[in-house]
Amino acid sequence: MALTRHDIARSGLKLLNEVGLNGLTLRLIAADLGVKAPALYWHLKNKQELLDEMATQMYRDSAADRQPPPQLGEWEGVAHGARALRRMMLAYRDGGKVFAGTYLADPDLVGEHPLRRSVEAGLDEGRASRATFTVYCFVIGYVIEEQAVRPMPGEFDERYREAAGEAVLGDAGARFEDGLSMVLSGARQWLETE
Amino acid sequence: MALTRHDIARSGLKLLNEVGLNGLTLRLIAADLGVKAPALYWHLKNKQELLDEMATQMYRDSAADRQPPPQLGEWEGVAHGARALRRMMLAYRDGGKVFAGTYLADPDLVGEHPLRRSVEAGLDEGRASRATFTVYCFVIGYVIEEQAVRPMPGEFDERYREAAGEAVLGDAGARFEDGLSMVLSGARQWLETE
DNA sequence: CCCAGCTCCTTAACAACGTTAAATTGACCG
DNA sequence: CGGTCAATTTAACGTTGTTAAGGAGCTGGG
Repeated sequence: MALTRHDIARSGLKLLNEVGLNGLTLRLIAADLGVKAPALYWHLKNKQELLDEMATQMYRDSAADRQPPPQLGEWEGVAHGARALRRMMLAYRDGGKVFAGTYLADPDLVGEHPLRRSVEAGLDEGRASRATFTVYCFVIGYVIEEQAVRPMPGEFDERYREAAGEAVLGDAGARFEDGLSMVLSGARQWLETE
Repeated sequence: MALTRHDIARSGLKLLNEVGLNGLTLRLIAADLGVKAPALYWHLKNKQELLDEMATQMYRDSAADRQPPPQLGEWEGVAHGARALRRMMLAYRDGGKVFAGTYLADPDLVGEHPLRRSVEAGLDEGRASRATFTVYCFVIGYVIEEQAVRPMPGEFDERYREAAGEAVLGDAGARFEDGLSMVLSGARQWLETE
């Protein structure tokens, strides 16, 4: 059965957690897929395209988690999306670095817009996207800094996570919530004032 | 005259603008300094230490630019520091990526305790640092995204041209100011409300 | 039935990379 | 003059991303 760039990206993401971004090599991925390294070049132009595909796959996989419960208000939806974005990156070692600044290979994914209802109701679209982009930048920056301190995702033994990891994780999570509420209220007010 | 890690970092920053982060090799830096690559290992433990040194040097060089005019209010000082931080990273190709991983070396980055006066007047220090950290995260995230589209002023990643619209290609400076004012007002209000 | 062509992968190889070990220079000091 | 020590070179190792060339295996046409 033939390989797909989908498979390659998924293998890359799996191995990312085991060896980190620096240890992630094409030969390692190829071996994981039972294939030799040059075979990957039939499906990908180069390693950067692999990383882009991985980022896209990350984002695609988190689509369900990012989807806000429909009863939520729009800004609660933005908050929901921001938390989901952080979870997505934290799920992979160096997930922030992999995701930040990569070209999303799937155009459908770029079109998501949490303030769509307001835009349809007359809110200026450029201003709306600038507000959500600001939230997005904060999340990216926060997670990159967070993972610079704690590179490994929270995939330890469950007992260990509940006990010792709770202090660190809980603290980072609380600090994220603080920052998020600052950015959200700032963005909302900026949108409301002409 | 013997080399210093100072010299090495400065050469690395100079070459960064010419070849980018991917093209920055120890042999290239060594050649620029009139020396062979292993000589660098007398001064640095490995390449990561070089990158840390480069980030530190960047930050050191921008200290004067970051210093706020003394007549400025504290929050205007925070804004001043945020703009200086962005300028600092934009001054180098891939400057955001180089600088982003290195936060922990310098805990107080968005200006030197820009809220110090308020803290001395009784403001909770933890809350103050969380507010400035939020601003810092936004700047980091924004510049990384900005440089992903525009590695150097005047250059574009062509893939973004058709995929993303005006939102990405518009005036990056104006959009930064919009985001910054959102984050600043949000952080300020978050600090003022108990 | 067989050959042509396409897809997908292998084998072999390349230059370049980060890094280490060992030998070498050059300067200062007794 | 000889020795010590900092600073650098020479040589090399294993690994990396990447390319070129070729081969297996299917598919459809004559």
